Amino acid sequence: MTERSWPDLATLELLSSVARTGSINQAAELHGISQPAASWRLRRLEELLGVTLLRRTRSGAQLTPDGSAVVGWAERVLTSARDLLEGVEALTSDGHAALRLAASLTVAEYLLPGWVTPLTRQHPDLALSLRMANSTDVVRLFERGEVDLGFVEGARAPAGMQGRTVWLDELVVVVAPEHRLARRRSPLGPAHLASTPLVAREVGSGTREVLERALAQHGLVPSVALELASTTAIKSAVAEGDGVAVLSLLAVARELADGRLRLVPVVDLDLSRAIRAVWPRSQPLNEYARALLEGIRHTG
Amino acid sequence: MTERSWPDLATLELLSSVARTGSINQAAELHGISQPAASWRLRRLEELLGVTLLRRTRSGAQLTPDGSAVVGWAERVLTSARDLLEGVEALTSDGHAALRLAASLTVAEYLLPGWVTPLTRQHPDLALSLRMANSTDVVRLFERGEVDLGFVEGARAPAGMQGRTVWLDELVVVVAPEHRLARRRSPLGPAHLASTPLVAREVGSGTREVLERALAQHGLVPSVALELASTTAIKSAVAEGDGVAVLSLLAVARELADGRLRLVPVVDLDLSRAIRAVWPRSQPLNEYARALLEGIRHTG
DNA sequence: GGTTCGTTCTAAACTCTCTTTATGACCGAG
DNA sequence: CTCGGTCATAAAGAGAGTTTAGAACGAACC
Repeated sequence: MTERSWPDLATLELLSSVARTGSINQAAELHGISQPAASWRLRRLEELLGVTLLRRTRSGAQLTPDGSAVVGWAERVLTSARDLLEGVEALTSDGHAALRLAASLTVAEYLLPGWVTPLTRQHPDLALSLRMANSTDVVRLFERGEVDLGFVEGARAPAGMQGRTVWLDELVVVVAPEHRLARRRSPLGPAHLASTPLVAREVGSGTREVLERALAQHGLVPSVALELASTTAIKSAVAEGDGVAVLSLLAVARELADGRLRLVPVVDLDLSRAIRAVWPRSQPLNEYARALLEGIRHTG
Repeated sequence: MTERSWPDLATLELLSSVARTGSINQAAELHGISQPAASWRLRRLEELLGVTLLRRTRSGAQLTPDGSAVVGWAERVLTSARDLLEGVEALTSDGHAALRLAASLTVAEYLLPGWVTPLTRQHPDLALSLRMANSTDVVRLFERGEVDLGFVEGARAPAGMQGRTVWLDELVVVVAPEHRLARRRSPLGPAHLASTPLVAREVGSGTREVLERALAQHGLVPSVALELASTTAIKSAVAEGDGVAVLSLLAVARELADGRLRLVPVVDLDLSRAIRAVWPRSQPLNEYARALLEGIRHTG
């Protein structure tokens, strides 16, 4: 179905070499192929992308503006491809140690890095594989035995799985520094928050759900002025203008630290949600999954 | 020189499809190739990686544990490859708008995302390309005209370039919550900090340099107990044990927010360094680079 | 229990991508 | 001017990757 034709990783690496050496010839030599072959591949790549990448002169080849942009992207592709090979390497080395994780986007982005680094320091040869997946996807991955340990947000563990709460994600109210609420001294009550027009994620998203549930306990519903699709979109919208948002503390920690956003204190409202590690009831955790959980317990 | 042979992106995508559909046959159909072709490609991939990816039965194909790990990595590769194609797409669409940035690792990781999102919201079709590079690399990239705007840490702009300070990165002293310094009430003085054994980056790194210069103003030198190669290594070392580290506030904002690290106040010491946007004196900034700078000024 | 559908593998023929080898043309430095 | 460097072109060849065709096996269903 996907009718795209992918560029060739070897050619991307070749292009990167041309950028470094300034010569198709030398780049070809680096890769152990003949100069015409290199030239031909680069031309094919240009054809595929529909962009002129190189300005070929009689004294070398230089990147066009478009070309240097492509090199920037290409290097990222190569980096992740190297990660793949490196991971497989770890997989095939005697220990055969692998830990396959699945986590929601926010967990993967904000929490998992901190949990995982200690583990990789203890086991440098451990092959860590992470897949982004929402709660329902995680269940399916477990059914197929494709994952060792998963992380989901939500009230309780999915059916057939056991879990352990590893984190309490706290939602906070944030505004731009210029916003009038930023100067407010006394904390916001539930009624006041409910009457404030918010910038929020769509209905069905995790954070939106927590907010609605918390307000519902006081018989209130949030008033949403603007719905955006991603957390970063909300953050930049609020930072620019005069909006008010309710977001995970983790997602805005950096912005709070550097002053792009201000925190507005709230009282009498439980804006927290559990983040739990889950695994199938039927099979025990492997050594590394246990170690990871132990590490999280320690820090949390 | 690099004697590696890269996996084929189409095959990686095929593998991902097999994981989803549970059938080589269906995956082949999705990609518009015959079943034997798909089977052959997957076998080649297994051969290349030296890993058995699939358990083939008469009623479908399932990932092996190794296979699912590989799928996790493969999906990342495909994502970055899609970013490349998407970027080129934006490049070739009529506007031809591109902005090529180069930044140091820390700027790229901690600051740039926040600066860039407003810009991409204003110009959704802008092709943004980012290359990681240290200060000297940035100069070389400019010489070759491969970059529109760069970001470097350091006292002053490199020769031949003009720059503008866009950020003051502040270094802070952090410890684990259990550390005795975490309970300390009164702020630390320069002499006390200099006599405290630190976990630090190697000599020559940006943060180390700032620390040494700040202490030197008081005729002091830091005492380093342990040198580590990366900021994340330092963070996890300090979070686990009883070390003391001096790190960028941005790098530890998340850990401070979630309580894995505690901040130790310091007085009488200038632990800040400038981060500046730089561009060649010879050529003017393009429209988007100007817009980006303007946006930074606004928030900063 | 057989029949049918779906799955896989194997084998042989073929296509065509990509490579090398062998050129030629051009530029700049010594 | 010549030498060493660059790139492009052309022709021929290798081999990767494809398709078509056929066979074997398992599961589900009547």
